Amino acid sequence: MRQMTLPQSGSAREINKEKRKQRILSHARAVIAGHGFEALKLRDLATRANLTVPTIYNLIGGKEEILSVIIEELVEKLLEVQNRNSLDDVEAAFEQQIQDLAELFAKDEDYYRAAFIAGDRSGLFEQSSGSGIFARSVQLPIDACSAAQSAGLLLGNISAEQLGRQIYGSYRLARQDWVHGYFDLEGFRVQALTGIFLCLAADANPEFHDRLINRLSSL
Amino acid sequence: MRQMTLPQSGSAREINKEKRKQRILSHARAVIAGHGFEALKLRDLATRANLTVPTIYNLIGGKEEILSVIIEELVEKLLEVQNRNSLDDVEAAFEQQIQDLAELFAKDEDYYRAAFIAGDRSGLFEQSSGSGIFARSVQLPIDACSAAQSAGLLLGNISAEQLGRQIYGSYRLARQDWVHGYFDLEGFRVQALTGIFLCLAADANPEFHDRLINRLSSL
DNA sequence: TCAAGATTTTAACGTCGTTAAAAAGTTAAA
DNA sequence: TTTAACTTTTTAACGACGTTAAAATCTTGA
Repeated sequence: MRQMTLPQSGSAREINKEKRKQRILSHARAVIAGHGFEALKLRDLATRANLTVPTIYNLIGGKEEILSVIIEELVEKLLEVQNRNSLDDVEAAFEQQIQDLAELFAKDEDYYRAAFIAGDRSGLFEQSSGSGIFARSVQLPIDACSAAQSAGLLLGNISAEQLGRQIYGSYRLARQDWVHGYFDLEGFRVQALTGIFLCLAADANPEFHDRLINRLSSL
Repeated sequence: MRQMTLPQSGSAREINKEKRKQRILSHARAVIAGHGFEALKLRDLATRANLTVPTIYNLIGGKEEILSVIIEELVEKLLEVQNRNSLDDVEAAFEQQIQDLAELFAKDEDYYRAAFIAGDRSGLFEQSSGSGIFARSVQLPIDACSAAQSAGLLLGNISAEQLGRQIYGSYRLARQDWVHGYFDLEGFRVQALTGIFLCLAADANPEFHDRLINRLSSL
């Protein structure tokens, strides 16, 4: 009996494999971004990436697996932006978070639109999803609202939970409308901030309320 | 040469035709509601409705046409509820509209979920859609906000347009989350009203603001 | 009754995702 | 270098899908 030859992680074979994987995924992202997930045909993909369909199955998998890979990349990048957030300046935190996301999306707009469409399809963002991305994401604005209450910016007549959930909803809606092509990334920014500022204004102290109104009319 | 025999509108043939049409659509609605649009197979549908696939094409059309019919029915019913709205009591108008919609959806929850999914798929609710349903729908809360400004309920520091759009957004998001099964119709009502009351509170006069806060904490 | 028209069905086409199995390529010990 | 074991790619097919031409059947009205 001969020794088993396990694939070396740095071998030329593995590197080439990864290259072809990325070539497949790159084309997949472009097609989904441009024409939707149902426009992604494995035979097309194989042709574009200069290989055959079963090779795609070998390297990545079927349509659902291709989707999974794209989604995983998305979640990774989203969590990275999320964790970058700090509560040093409560007032600016909300705006900064939207700004960060808009900048992230701007890096490769087609890719992110595609990934969100894919994520929606697979139920990634469902509120009871196993990934827990919803729960983790909604907690951010809730915590920020709590901090704003402690800082006296918000009066506390509306619970941080209620306010935070609604703020996260504003972001979700703006994102969805951008993903569906209703407006561009600047529209996303304006729409998300409009919703956030409106929510905050509902329970803001007078001075903060004034600042929010000013920001709102300048959007 | 014989006379052309145009189909009589009240003939037995036409009545039977309509019956089969409805049988097909009924099964289609049930399948889409239960398992999504992509789970709708024409061969299944033909079997369930006791006829063959080309007959479906003859009576209604392909998948896209079946979708169109379901969507048309939806738009019809939505516009009906919308037009029922009056601005007699500005304060109650927002809540009444949500209540009306929730009651409409409750009549046949599966059907309406299915129809909204179908509508989303076909871009019916796109903001630049030819049906103009978006433009017509968003105008309702904008007008209501204008009326509330005239009545002195809203201070006018935020434009009726900005406020109205955001209020419509709250409804859209709540509806979407209900359609996707994140919560039931009561959840839809609570979520939509939360968003609406929060938006209004951002520009409400002190007494109105108090009432809104009370309603919010009771949701 | 019967011809013209309406309707349904038979039977196929092309495309899709997927996969078994053969072919080709790669690796490392002998 | 040769060769056997293993990996990877490709050939070739399967079944399911939406769709449609054309044949078969049914309905209508003179």
